[in-house]
Amino acid sequence: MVAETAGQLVNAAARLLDEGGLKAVTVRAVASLVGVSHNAPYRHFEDRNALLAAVAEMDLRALEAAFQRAKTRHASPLAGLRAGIAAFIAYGRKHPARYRLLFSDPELASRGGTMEVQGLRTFAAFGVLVHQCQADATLSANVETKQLTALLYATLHGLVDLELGGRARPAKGLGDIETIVALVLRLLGQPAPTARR
Amino acid sequence: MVAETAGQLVNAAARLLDEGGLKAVTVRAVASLVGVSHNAPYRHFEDRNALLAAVAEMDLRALEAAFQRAKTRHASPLAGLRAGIAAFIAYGRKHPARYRLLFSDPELASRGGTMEVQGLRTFAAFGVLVHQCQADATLSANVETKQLTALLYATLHGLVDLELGGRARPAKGLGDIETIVALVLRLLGQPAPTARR
DNA sequence: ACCTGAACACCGTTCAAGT
DNA sequence: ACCTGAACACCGTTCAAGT
Repeated sequence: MVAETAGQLVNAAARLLDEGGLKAVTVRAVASLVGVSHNAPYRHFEDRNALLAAVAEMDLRALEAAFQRAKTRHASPLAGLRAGIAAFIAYGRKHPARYRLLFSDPELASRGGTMEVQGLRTFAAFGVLVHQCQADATLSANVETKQLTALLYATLHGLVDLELGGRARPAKGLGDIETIVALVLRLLGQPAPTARR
Repeated sequence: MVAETAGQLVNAAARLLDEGGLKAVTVRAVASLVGVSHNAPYRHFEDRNALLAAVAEMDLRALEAAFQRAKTRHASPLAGLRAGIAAFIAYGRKHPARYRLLFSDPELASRGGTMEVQGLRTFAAFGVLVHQCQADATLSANVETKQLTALLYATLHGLVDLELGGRARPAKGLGDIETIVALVLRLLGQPAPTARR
């Protein structure tokens, strides 16, 4: 039970993000939702961005946990990877403003600290899913795991971000991002050819 | 020579985006840069977002032109595609705040209209580069052009967006996005295998 | 047709006190 | 240690006039 003010403020900010997007998260609205004065949050967070970073860190942790569940609760490595990817997409669709906070907000990345560390952990948990598929030969084994993970992560993020931004129009072949995800998994599911010129 | 106020306002907004990011683009700062009163912009644009959309549309047009140049000025289709990709990455790095406006800003997509039309044109110009590579057999020909274009576009956007957001840490294999771009081109440069289970 | 000055409601942040 | 009320500078937007 998170009863302390700090925790309540984070929850209130997350709720406002879901309901009205980033611009709805004013320090004053957060404070009023918790029932404290408009400047009480400054006793717990340095400024508005620090409060947002706390939400992002919480969500990154939840995403890491989802990847870990995907790893253990599925029959095959490929099924696990697909479950992790599905969880990632579902999170973005359910919490668009919060998703953007994690992966795109430029104000939040520079402050480094614990959020950056958690970002690396979450990425690593996704990498485990990729590595298992390589060991299983369902994904090309002669590409470095880290690079293959980076490629999949970036593609996934690009697809989700374009959809959330309203840029994934059907006319672009982006009407259904699951189709493109399936395509990339199919194309990566084979030995890499040697470099061509 | 764009001397009318509307054009000057767009240029001033673009400059402020480059120099101080989205939050530096206040209607008042734009107006003062052009030398008009703080509310004069409302005679030319419905609101702040309409002004930003005008910047985005200008940049989408420039990107379309870059793709078209890449198509004609290079020896091989693959060289053309690579040039288009390089122009895309360079634009994102040079104008990060403006890049985000085109591809991520959720407030701008919903207003539809001319910006959306230009977005489709720009995407189509990129698709031509992909199609030429398929015809040339440097990219897998047995995948629909539209889907292959969507995959490459999304991957490219994901890589650039993560870098601009400061999320492309070397520890994630994302320290050098050109490496991942080269990897995906290599992996796509072969016939697609049939679906696996 | 285009511009200006005044005004409104709102915001992030700070400060001096209060318990 | 935590909270409050008042205050400051700033912002997007609107309105009644001016030329």
